Amino acid sequence: MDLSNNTIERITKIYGYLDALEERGVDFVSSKELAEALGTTDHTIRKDISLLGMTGYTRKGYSVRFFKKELAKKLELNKKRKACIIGLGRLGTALLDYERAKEDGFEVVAGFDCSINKLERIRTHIEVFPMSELENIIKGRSVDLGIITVPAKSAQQVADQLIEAGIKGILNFSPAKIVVPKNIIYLDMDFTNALRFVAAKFITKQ
Amino acid sequence: MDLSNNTIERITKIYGYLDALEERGVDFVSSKELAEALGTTDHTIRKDISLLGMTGYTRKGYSVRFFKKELAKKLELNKKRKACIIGLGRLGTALLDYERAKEDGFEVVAGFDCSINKLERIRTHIEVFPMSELENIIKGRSVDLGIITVPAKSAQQVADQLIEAGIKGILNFSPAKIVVPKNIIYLDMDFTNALRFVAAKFITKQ
DNA sequence: TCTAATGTGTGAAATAAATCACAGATGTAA
DNA sequence: TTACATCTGTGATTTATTTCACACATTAGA
Ligand SMILES: NC(=O)c1ccc[n+]([C@@H]2O[C@H](COP(=O)([O-])OP(=O)(O)OC[C@H]3O[C@@H](n4cnc5c(N)ncnc54)[C@H](O)[C@@H]3O)[C@@H](O)[C@H]2O)c1
Ligand SMILES: NC(=O)c1ccc[n+]([C@@H]2O[C@H](COP(=O)([O-])OP(=O)(O)OC[C@H]3O[C@@H](n4cnc5c(N)ncnc54)[C@H](O)[C@@H]3O)[C@@H](O)[C@H]2O)c1
Repeated sequence: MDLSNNTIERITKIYGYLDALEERGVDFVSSKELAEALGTTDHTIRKDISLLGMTGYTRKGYSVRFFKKELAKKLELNKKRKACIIGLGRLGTALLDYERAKEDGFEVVAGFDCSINKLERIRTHIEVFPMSELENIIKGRSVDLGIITVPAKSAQQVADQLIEAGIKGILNFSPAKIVVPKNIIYLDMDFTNALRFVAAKFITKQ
Repeated sequence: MDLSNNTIERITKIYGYLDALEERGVDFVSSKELAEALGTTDHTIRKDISLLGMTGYTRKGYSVRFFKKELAKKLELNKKRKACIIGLGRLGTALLDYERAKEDGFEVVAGFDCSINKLERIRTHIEVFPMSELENIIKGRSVDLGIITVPAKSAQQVADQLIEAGIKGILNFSPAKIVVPKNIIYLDMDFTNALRFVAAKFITKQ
């Protein structure tokens, strides 16, 4: 498959929406409704779905149950990959205990911090380790994803350690701009950049 | 100005990178270095900058100090707009105390929660209020941005309340897909969607 | 004061993405 | 059972974005 990032992003959002619909007991959904929920057009949605090789029912739309199951299979969301979190401060610990993540393709299996003090005081049901264990744990437990929640000045260093340990993907919550090799999947979750983005939108839109 | 979302996003990232460079005492930066930091090409960077009507110096690149100042002026990052946070759970309280946000166009001036119990126990230097005060505060203090950190099932309702109160932009951290009028600036910060996105990337890339 | 090296600036070309348009298909209501 | 309304599926078209290519500085070094 070679889908554009935009398509992948919309598809994963559709999955989330289907999830909510299923919970509400809805059977069918139209491209128009999906489009409205995602803030795009029905054409785009149908095109995306068509690109995935999936089909709906004329005059009814898409079967929520079937569509969701099919998507989960295609995106391999059932296959629980493993994730770890580095930096157990305010943000890191919030993410550590965020149960919801389990339903979306990854399970957090370990936390790391450089401060032994922090490690001792932390209360969580997920195992936490000092940084010296990083490589052991990642290699030993086949951890695929590293979630970085350390201060900006340590972010690149932590990323390098993760890559060295054989990580395949990185989610970076720090405001630092991290450089990674092209074969590493990288996603910038920078909150401060989101604020600037909104600020810029304010002046271009209004 | 009518810049594409992609351009705006890159520009705001460039701003963040310039910030880091300034701190390190770097004077000039080339489009190539910026491109590497953002994971794009130097052509794209130069085009973006050219679109903004800004120029660099031949064979030297762009003056970090000047470029950053100019960008801040163009994006009005100096003009501190006001933001509020709705839902003071784990995530909400972490964001409430996140000082860094002040440097990026918004200042958090209020927190809201429906649980009086939570409001009483919370320890923060930012004022917190019950939901009944939402409209008063937003209107009275000219709050522009609402940051939603309530559970998914309440997210749409909170968004509606914010819009009713006259908010201009919304940042939604819940996994719910929220529908807002087109004149509201809306950004989806859904962490679970990011996980699914990465999961999808794993199978398309590897 | 040359010369080579390096990095910008920007129309033009190429590529990618979104939108359109309309032919099916099928449920619904009379 | 007929006519109509509605929603999908997808080539074709349009629009947007990225990439290219190269002229044009300017600096550094010989
Ligand atoms: N707090 C927020 O609301 C918020 C929001 C968005 C982004 N962020 C960003 O997320 C990151 C963490 O924020 P926070 O508020 O949780 O910070 P924090 O200071 O509370 O936590 C940082 C943690 O990282 C650990 N750490 C520091 N250097 C390390 C290293 N080299 N290796 C391993 N662990 C290390 C520290 O011991 C600490 O526990 C920061 O980059 C911040 O900018 C925070
Ligand atoms: N915890 C995380 O790491 C994390 C990460 C990403 C996203 N999220 C999402 O962010 C949101 C908050 O997560 P959390 O872990 O902080 O949850 P939480 O349960 O700790 O906090 C939710 C808060 O919202 C308040 N609330 C509920 N309904 C409300 C309403 N109608 N009006 C005002 N306040 C209301 C509750 O009193 C509570 O204080 C959720 O949607 C969650 O899915 C959480």
